[in-house]
Amino acid sequence: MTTVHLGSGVRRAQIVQTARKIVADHGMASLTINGLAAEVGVSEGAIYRHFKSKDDIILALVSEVESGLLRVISDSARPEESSLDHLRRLLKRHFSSLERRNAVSFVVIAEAMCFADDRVKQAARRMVGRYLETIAAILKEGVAKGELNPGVDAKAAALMFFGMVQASVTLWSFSNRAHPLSQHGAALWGMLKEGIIHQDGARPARPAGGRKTPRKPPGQDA
Amino acid sequence: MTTVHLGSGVRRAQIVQTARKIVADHGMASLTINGLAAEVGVSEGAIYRHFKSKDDIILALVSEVESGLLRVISDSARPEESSLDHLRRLLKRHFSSLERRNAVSFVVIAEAMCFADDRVKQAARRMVGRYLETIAAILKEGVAKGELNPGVDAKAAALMFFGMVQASVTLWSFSNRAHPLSQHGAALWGMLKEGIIHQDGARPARPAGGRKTPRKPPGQDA
DNA sequence: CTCCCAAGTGAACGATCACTTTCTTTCATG
DNA sequence: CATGAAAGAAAGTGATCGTTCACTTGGGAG
Repeated sequence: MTTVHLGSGVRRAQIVQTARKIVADHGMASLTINGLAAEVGVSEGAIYRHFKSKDDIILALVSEVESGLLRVISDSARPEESSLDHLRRLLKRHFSSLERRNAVSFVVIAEAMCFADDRVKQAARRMVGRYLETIAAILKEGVAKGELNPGVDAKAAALMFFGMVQASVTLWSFSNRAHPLSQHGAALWGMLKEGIIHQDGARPARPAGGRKTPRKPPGQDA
Repeated sequence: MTTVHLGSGVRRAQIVQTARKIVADHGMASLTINGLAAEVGVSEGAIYRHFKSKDDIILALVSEVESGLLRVISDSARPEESSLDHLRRLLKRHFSSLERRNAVSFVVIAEAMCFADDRVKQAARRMVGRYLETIAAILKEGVAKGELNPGVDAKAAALMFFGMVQASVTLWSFSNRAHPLSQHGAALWGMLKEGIIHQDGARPARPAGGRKTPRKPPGQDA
């Protein structure tokens, strides 16, 4: 068979991209060195020229997926746009991006949850952490601009945002991607919006310190 | 080795329970017939006396997990309790139940998302569907009683509830179950509540009855 | 042109998987 | 007590997995 030699960097990227496609289409369990090599068009041994183990490939895949996810999420705000409009626009782009890439990022997150290799688990954890930080930053800016309820817990609100998307992806996957991913997007967004706006009728007039104003006794614990 | 004969029904239940434990502790990928048999204390062949395939075991596991999940979720309302109090109490029980069982239900849901066998996928899909219906029913009742915003989309709100829990479980799993699962429960619940109440100022959204003694503001976050 | 080394081949290895087969033990039932 | 069906043990099937290894190929530098 004719053997084609490619530069190491090129081949590495090609392998990761192919791995991403396989995982997006058939899940992490279907990612095998044999299948990956066949899809790339090289032998199994060639794979190990560029990665020392399968876990290393998965690690690179998580990195790849993370950068793609953050690229969509960290869309910078437009000058005259409110935080709410910013978040809503971002959610819409988020949905369409997930749809296009078969929600591979959330598949990776879901599967990495119970993953053996600790490096993979930590990498996925970092990815989710960065996700939440990015969303939380937008929320904090909205609070600073007086557009959102100053009592809102940005971290929790970001988690709510994440949960919205994750739940949508879950339903979408179970329906074999039949309906549009953004099926309940509008209704979900409406509820989240009420939860983070809710100005209590009063003006934002924040207390001087960074102290949060507890709106209501939570009465909820472990 | 001493061979103990158990009734078929007993052994079946024992196998499923053991499978549940394995999946809860180490994920679906770690569920092997060999390991399962060893944990039960029988040989591999004995497993196949009671299940015709591994997928059948997983199917029974999904059923087991589903009934456990619904038992927690479908807690009937108390007569004088508002829908909101009902939901909040339910969420609290939900969290503690998930904590106790290592969130095995959500692990199963996550892993079944990209599962090969279609029966398993459909079973998990049904489980999520029943989950959402149960929550939506409580919400609809709240709307009927005039306690919730009549404009709320019960299905979407239930999905929001589900997403809340799923996101919490995801973070919890990534932290190796270090912090309490209900870490952000109060803040998340507060936001969801605003999203489903939103009575346009017309109604007393917070009935005076059954209010719990206010605690000190939590101020706890990661 | 020659050398050299990274890139690639292809066959193998050991481990593990789901599942099967054969034989033995148990135990309720007459 | 005899007996047969259910339950289990032990060993084994073939397939597939990740990984390794001895070897070949190709292209760029001196």
